[in-house]
Amino acid sequence: MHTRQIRSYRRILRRFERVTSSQLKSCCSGVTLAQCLVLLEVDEGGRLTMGQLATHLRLDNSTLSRTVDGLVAKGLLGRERGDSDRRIVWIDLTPEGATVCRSIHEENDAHSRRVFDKIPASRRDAVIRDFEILVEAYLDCEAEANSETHGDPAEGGSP
Amino acid sequence: MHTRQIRSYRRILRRFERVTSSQLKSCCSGVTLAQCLVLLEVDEGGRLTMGQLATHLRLDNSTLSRTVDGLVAKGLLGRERGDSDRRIVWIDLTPEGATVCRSIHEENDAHSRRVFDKIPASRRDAVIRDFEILVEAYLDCEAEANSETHGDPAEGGSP
DNA sequence: TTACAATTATTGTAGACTGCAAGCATACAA
DNA sequence: TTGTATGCTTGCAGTCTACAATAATTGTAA
Repeated sequence: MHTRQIRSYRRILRRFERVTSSQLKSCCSGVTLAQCLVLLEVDEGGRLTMGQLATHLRLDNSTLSRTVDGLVAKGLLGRERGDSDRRIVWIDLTPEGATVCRSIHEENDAHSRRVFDKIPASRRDAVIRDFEILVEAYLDCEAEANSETHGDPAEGGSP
Repeated sequence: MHTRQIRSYRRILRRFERVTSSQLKSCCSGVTLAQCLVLLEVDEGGRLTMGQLATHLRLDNSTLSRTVDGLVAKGLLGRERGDSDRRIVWIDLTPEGATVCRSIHEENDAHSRRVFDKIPASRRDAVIRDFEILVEAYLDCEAEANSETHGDPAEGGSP
């Protein structure tokens, strides 16, 4: 691949990061962006341990612990000590948390919809598919790097 | 567009943000990420005023001012008071700054190259092209929103 | 069973990044 | 000349982050 093409891609990437981060921050239904991402992850993954959640979000356990503090204080997440293994803490959405999640989804769906309105209908599927290919490539690349460094099985296994 | 498709896109987007931010932070040649982005913007845009730079990077003037402080302290950027208008401050790369930029580009080019190695050669052009279409859609969308709010001419004009 | 190591999560600490509001110097207009 | 607008910097406060140290629990081996 030509360096010129790589550079062009990276320039586009920087613009993308800027524009999407502006957007994300404005669609969080009253919680902060970090909190919003935690909520969505729990919404997507269901009941999770702190460790799993931290792995998914690529956050240090300590960072996540404090973010979860905030969400528990707001009544949006529940913390529950593990039953068989009492070191573990299970996290799940409260009904209020689920409501906030719905609202976050609505805001962001609406915004993304407006974005895709700017793309000719005939190309939308391809744009999404190619975007997914790009993300998978990043993940493949990273998995490879990890396995070279320390024969790593990626996810932390069952709790 | 179906909500299911929008949701799927947004899920991919969240993964993308996580994986690219991990990567970006690790390829900054000894400066912080925020500093790195300022350097690259100056490298791309040439001699710029603080205001222009802040607009390009979507940062508050005060935030940028402090980030530039750090880069000037490291000898990577030069600050120069405007000649005709002494309120203005021009920013440009020092030779050391240019060297650091080259190094940042090398690190990131190499990483992006490894990513695209994971994509079949025949699809790479399409992936980049569709990614650009997506970014343009975000920018169009935002320009429209701005013009509705306050008949805005986008960029701050010539200094 | 007890002593020691590993795992899971939380707290202490410190630094980076951010924006709003206030301030300062300069330019422009009446 | 006086008042207003502009461009940038400083004061401040809040968020996000990770590393190191700690606490509680579990598993392991003597």
